[in-house]
Amino acid sequence: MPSTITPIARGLRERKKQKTRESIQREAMRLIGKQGYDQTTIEQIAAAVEISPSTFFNYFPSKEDVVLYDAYDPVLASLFSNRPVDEPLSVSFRRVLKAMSDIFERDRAIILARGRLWFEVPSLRARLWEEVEKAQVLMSTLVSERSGRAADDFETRVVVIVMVAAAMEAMREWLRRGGKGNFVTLVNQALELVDAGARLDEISMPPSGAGGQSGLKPAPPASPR
Amino acid sequence: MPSTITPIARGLRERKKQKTRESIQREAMRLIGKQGYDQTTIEQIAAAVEISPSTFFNYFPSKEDVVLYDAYDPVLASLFSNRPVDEPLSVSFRRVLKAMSDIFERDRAIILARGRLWFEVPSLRARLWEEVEKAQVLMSTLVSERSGRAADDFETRVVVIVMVAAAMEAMREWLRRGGKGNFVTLVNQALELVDAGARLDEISMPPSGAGGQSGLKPAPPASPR
DNA sequence: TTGATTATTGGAGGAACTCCAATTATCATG
DNA sequence: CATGATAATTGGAGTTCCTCCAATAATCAA
Repeated sequence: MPSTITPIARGLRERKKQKTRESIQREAMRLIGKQGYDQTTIEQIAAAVEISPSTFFNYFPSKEDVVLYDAYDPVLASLFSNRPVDEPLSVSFRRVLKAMSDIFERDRAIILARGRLWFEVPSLRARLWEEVEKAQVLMSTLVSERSGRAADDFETRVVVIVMVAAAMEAMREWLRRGGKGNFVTLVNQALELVDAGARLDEISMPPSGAGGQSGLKPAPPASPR
Repeated sequence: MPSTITPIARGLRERKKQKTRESIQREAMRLIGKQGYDQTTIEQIAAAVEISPSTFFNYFPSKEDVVLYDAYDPVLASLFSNRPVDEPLSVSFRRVLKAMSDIFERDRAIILARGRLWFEVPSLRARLWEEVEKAQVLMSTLVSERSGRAADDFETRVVVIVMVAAAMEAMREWLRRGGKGNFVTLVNQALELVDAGARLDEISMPPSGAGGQSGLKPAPPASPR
């Protein structure tokens, strides 16, 4: 993990903590990459970092968090929250996407490795959806700030979860393709589908279907993998 | 759990197993309802059913499964799969919804109790999303059977996950309202939003915006559901 | 330097599992 | 109904994640 975005560490204490945290994550990922998630115990990780297992839990509340923890999260969140309230959300969204694009470019290898784990290890995939829900809450709040609707408005929640789920599926696709394509492109593709209105019949009818060309993109008869 | 849909049990052995399984679930739910999920140990459940903890794991692979296990699942799945391939999926879908409606009506109290747990206990909520993914796979398969697209086609997966996520949010809303409203109505409401195209800007702009008075849907010109 | 925070550590223990071998119950046959 | 095959139940030993706590050690602010 080559020096992620580190908040300026004040004092020796803070700096040491930061270092330890990074060491734990690095060693954990190394061991997990070599042995697999389930086969790697906290004892092993602690041994590799030369700390006690107790200390491990001072830094990460659970084994899952070591893989899940993201230095980007707070950055993205603040990036989001700091946009003016009168800016259309789709614009704010595009900016965040752009930022993510850069990050994905820069740390591609790391993100790939972690992402694979996220989707392959059941307990991690489960935790992933918790993150999805956090994103839902965050975005719903943003929406409610601009729309005047209640923060827990049903329609708002539906629209937001739908978009986040689409983005997550894009992430999954990106990983499937070995991180080779452009992540943002995939997200946009997914979001366009959502924007156009996801309809079961349209996507399940063979292209020969009676309807006009209205539906999905009439174009790709076979997905251009 | 008043006699869910039981496959005809042949032989004493099968009948006994069925009974034990139901007892475990019933006692588990009773204890959990009284003490909470985390506070209820497998030892306690086993004691209440008068079996050994080992036997518990013969019936349910984990504590979560006791709460999660659903006798409805296979019914719905087969209901889905047995529809003719040339029937529009939206029609098949409506039938399944209708079936669920009846079930929700009949077993309202039980479903409410379980549903609350699902969304309140973190580990269960995580498992819920696993079920969502199963639903996604099932539906994607159905779609691919009719569309000729690959079963793991990206666009298919996006459209499907989006719909399932919307339905899940409807479930959540139903629970929030104490199971008082009509579940199917909520699902339809969510799916209409998706059908019309979920757009961030539309839902986040105050009603004063240029559009009609509803802010949200200016009436979908598309898709004859 | 010193007193106050804060971090590290080991130990005890709980709970969810897994694995296995011994026992017990059911079943299908002759 | 006796009997051997099959399947279910059980207890015990063990692993791992994780919690709680009290003792110790490091850092900080003065």
